[in-house]
Amino acid sequence: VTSNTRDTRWLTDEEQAAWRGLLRMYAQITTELNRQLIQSDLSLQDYGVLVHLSEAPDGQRRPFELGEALGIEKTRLSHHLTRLQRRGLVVRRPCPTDRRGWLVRITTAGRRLLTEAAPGHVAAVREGFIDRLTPRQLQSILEVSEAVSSPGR
Amino acid sequence: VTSNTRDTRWLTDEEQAAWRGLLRMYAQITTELNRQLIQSDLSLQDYGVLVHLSEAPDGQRRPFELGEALGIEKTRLSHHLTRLQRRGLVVRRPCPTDRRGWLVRITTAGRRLLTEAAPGHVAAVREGFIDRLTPRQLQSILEVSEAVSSPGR
DNA sequence: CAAGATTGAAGTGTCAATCTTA
DNA sequence: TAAGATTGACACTTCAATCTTG
Repeated sequence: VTSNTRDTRWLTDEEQAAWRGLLRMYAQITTELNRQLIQSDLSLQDYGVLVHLSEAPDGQRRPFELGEALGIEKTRLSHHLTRLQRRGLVVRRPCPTDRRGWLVRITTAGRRLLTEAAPGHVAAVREGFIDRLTPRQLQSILEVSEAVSSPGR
Repeated sequence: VTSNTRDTRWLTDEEQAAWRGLLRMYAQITTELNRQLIQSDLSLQDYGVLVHLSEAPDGQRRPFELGEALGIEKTRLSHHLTRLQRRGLVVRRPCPTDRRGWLVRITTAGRRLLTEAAPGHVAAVREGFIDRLTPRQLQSILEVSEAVSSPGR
């Protein structure tokens, strides 16, 4: 289907170290952040959804917009929204301009919970990630994320 | 517990863009890689465990070593090893030098599957990640992962 | 008591199938 | 037909509790 073993361009030591480092870092930091957020009864995914909604006009967005912003797929988001709605943190209503779709809105309770959680979460992101990096490294992360997750996807 | 809203050091636009970019990138690329690997009946986590075992002396490692290398916690790894063992890709045996623990070894079947999957997986990692980055950006990723996931954890 | 590791229950994510409208 | 979105079954992850040895 693709290439066979002989003509595979294997990763160099540097490439391998960077790639494995990324996987390891992500696993560790998300574990930490989830543990911290659970104090506010939120997961990192919950937080992401609520933040994006809270920044939208009227606190509303289409699911597919949310999915693109978060980099997750529609099925996962749909289940997630169902859970958030069951908890009263978001509501769904039919989209007036596209009858295939919906609008998701953050509720007052959702905003309240987000506001309560934000200081602790931001502090944890700073301590575990941001404040460990130089401005140059931060800039690199942004560049990398754009190079990797923007174009043909 | 931590800080209140007033004295929180919120993220700057650059910091926020970098952090959100990382989360989004990770979600997208792992989705892709999992889809590719499933052709070989492996997940990205399966692949990680098998690779680390395959590189170890005698193809063996202690679970806690694996967990540290992958950045995941013992509970998750334990369940994971149980599934891999059920599929015949690894085996567990009591550790002779520490009677609290185990040694996990990759089986012949595990090595065979890994060998089959590797070319396609490496090609996907190249196409989706490595080959989109400059050497300088790769270097930054490694630095960042070390700054974030090494010290006090 | 801490470290290495496992287990079961409950929560979360993925795949395939399905539905409706553009 | 493709796009937006949902659902159910199954697979994976997390938490809390537990067990055994250092």
